[in-house]
Amino acid sequence: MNKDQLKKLFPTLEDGLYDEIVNNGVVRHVKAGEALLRVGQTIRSTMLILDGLVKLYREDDDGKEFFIYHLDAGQACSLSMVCGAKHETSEVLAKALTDATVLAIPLEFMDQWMGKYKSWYQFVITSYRNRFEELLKTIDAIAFTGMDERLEYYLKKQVEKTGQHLKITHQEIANDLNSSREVVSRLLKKMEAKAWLVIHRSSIEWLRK
Amino acid sequence: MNKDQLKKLFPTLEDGLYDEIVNNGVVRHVKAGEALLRVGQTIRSTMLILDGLVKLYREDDDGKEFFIYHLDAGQACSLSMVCGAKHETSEVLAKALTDATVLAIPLEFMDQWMGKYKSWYQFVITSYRNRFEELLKTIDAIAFTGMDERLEYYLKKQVEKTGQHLKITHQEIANDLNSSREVVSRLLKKMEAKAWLVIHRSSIEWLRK
DNA sequence: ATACCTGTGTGATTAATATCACTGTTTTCA
DNA sequence: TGAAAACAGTGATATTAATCACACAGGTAT
Repeated sequence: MNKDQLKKLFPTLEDGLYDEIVNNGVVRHVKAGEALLRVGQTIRSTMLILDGLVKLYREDDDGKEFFIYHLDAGQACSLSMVCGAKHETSEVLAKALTDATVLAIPLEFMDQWMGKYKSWYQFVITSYRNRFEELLKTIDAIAFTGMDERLEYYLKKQVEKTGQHLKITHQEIANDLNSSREVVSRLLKKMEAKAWLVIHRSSIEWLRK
Repeated sequence: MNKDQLKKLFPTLEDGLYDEIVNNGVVRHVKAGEALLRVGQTIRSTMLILDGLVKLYREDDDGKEFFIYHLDAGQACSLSMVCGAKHETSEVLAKALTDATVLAIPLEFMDQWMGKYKSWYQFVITSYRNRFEELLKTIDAIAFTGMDERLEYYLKKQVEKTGQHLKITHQEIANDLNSSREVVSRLLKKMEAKAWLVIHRSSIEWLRK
């Protein structure tokens, strides 16, 4: 992890801050499918995503996982940035979708940097705000629309992050949406009929804008 | 608005900050039912709730209002605190449930205070985090549970904020939950049968813990 | 008191989604 | 290569919630 890479990924930060990050961050590699952070786990450090794609989930009591949003390289896990000094635990499950590299920065630096680097708190604040807005959009989707629109919204988000060729099964989609495979299959079929996409085995090709 | 009142409502802030707030905040009175902030409205100031109870809603395209959470006296509208310098607009509708008093602080102070007062950014951060967690709980309710549990969760939140005797109609509840009056009526009836509550005209008496 | 408005109760119907039961097809791997 | 596992399609049924169509009760205004 060097300063230049960091600068490219997080262009809004200040010079001295890059040095501090490099000096105090610990690089961690996570394999695709592995969890970076589990529900209930104590948060000891803030995580910056250096590489890869991370999916965030909300879990219910039976362990069902409901997808809430993605984190890209250049983003941070908002929740991990605002944990006060106390031992806060995670409310969400973060899973690497692809192999990923994250930089873990011990929480004690958060307070320091907040006061010291204007660019840091701006980063934290905008980061938080963006996640907040994604949550609101997620709420819109489940509160106001049916499975058909939710599926469409979901697919668009995936396409945005991973490209038009989605390597995903109907079952996985159903899990993310807390629906069932059959329902997803049928809805996909309808979308295929409308030429929005093409269904392949274990993958979907998105055609629409 | 004087320093002592402020101290009581926002006990975690610093001395110099109270003075700044008193000097720069503008008190605004809002009647019950009025909107403090509409969707799309440009945010020019951060709002601290001094008195009363505020309900936050998400709106869909047809103007349907979905309740997301309450703001009490002593809390702040998180979204209004993190608007950068740009002209950000509101993503939510904030409505006074009771007559309310809010303190509006022009946005330009946010940046200053963030750097200057540690207690301020801690206030902002914890405030944000708390709202975030409420959103997550709201998502749980709609993603994982049916109307019956959602209604129960909703009523409990109202009771927490306004006491056991809820002055609310079935229609209003249905609007908040984006459901319909008939459904709410029927579910309430079932809860009454289980002795969780008593239904009166235009009000509900909550009996359970 | 009469009419009217608001709030509530209830059956019937419809729509959306979940679940069940089973088939077939592709991929994996022993 | 053959069997098992993973993935997908589909009809039937069940469940949940929304909608429709009323009836009725309790306040309010004239």
